[in-house]
Amino acid sequence: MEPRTPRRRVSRADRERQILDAAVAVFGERGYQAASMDMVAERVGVTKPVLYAHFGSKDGLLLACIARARAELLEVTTTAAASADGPEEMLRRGTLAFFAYLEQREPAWTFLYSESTVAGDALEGIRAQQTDFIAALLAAQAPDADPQRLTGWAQVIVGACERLALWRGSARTVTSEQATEYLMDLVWTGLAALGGAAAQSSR
Amino acid sequence: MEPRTPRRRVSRADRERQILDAAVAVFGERGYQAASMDMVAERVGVTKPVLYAHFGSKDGLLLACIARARAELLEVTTTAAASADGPEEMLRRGTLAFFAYLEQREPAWTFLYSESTVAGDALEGIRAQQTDFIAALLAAQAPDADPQRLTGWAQVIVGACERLALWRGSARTVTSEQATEYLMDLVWTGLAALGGAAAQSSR
DNA sequence: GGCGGTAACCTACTCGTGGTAACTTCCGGG
DNA sequence: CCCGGAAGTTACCACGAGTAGGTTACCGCC
Repeated sequence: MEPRTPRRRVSRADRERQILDAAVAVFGERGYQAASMDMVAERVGVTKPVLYAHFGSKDGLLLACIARARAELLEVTTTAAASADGPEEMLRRGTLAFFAYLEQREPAWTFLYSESTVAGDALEGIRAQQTDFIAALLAAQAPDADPQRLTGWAQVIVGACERLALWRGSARTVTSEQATEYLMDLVWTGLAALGGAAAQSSR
Repeated sequence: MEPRTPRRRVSRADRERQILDAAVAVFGERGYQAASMDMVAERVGVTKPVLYAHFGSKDGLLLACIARARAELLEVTTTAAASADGPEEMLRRGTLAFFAYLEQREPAWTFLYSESTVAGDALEGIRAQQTDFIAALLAAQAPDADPQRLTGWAQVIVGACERLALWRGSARTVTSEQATEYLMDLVWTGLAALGGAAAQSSR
């Protein structure tokens, strides 16, 4: 009768690493919702209760994945920023490190930010609507910028608005007017400087 | 024997409105995941299969909710923008209308952007980490800005980065360097103009 | 080398929830 | 008056999260 693999046992720390790696892979491929605990277990070569012994719940497993990523991200960005000496260069290098990190971890971490749920897809539609609208506005402001740059700027604005709206939800002392002001501070001041005095037009 | 309510029947269009309203309320209170179809059905005063007859699936129901909101949002922002005559004022009024709309629809729509899943909470932790870091950088750039404004600017940058990263995931022709550049175009140029020549310091 | 004891592991379940099949009842038009 | 069909319901299935309790490999100790 089948000399079936004699069920190797593994130390706790090693198993946790294995499970985390498998979870990141499975969640990245199928999305958190669509992924089942059995899929993760199978990839590790173990059964479901083992996962629960280590992480308590499906949510706990996701949380552990995120915690690990969060530590990596902090490490990467602070290191990059520390290599510069002025605030501008620190912001630039930190930002670049952020993009590079996400790119390297592709596609495992995309699902985190894109929330691969149904709502995610639909939200992208709303964002596209806003981005198109704003890109058209910007074209009026800086007519000779290339289209990709225009779209990039529009992405900046849409992302900023979303984040400001969410922030306003928790920090209740911020008014709509103030949020708008903060956005305009950075964005429009920057555009006016870049686009030249053409801004003052509108006859 | 109980003269139980004689089961009023309702036209298709009316029911759809009722269901959509109930769904928005329930999803807003409990979050999409935690909400069950039976909860929505009960709030309408109907049973589950009715929901399926109208919207096909739980996802379909959520999609319909979002579609309605999307239309409202487009209406509100374009109307606001149309009342201005220059691009700057259009951007300002459109943004303001966006914030005001979300505020008015509170708290029903917060769950959409905050994605009230487990990942949502954990992501907020990462964002807080980034926001603190960036706010500290900005303090060096503009030492005499008030703290709330500083935080607001940091929110703008974090939101912009997130969106740019996601955009890069779909538009594969955008490099990390370009994304960083687009962000710096708007943000740092704006900061330099606002903060005065203090930017050029660094000993 | 043998022998507990503990911790890793598995089998076999429960329960809640998305989704569906098939029957019942109300209502408007001929 | 009555009949066709749309609106609703009850009663079910499938599947995945989570768990109770038995089983087995490894480690230390004699």
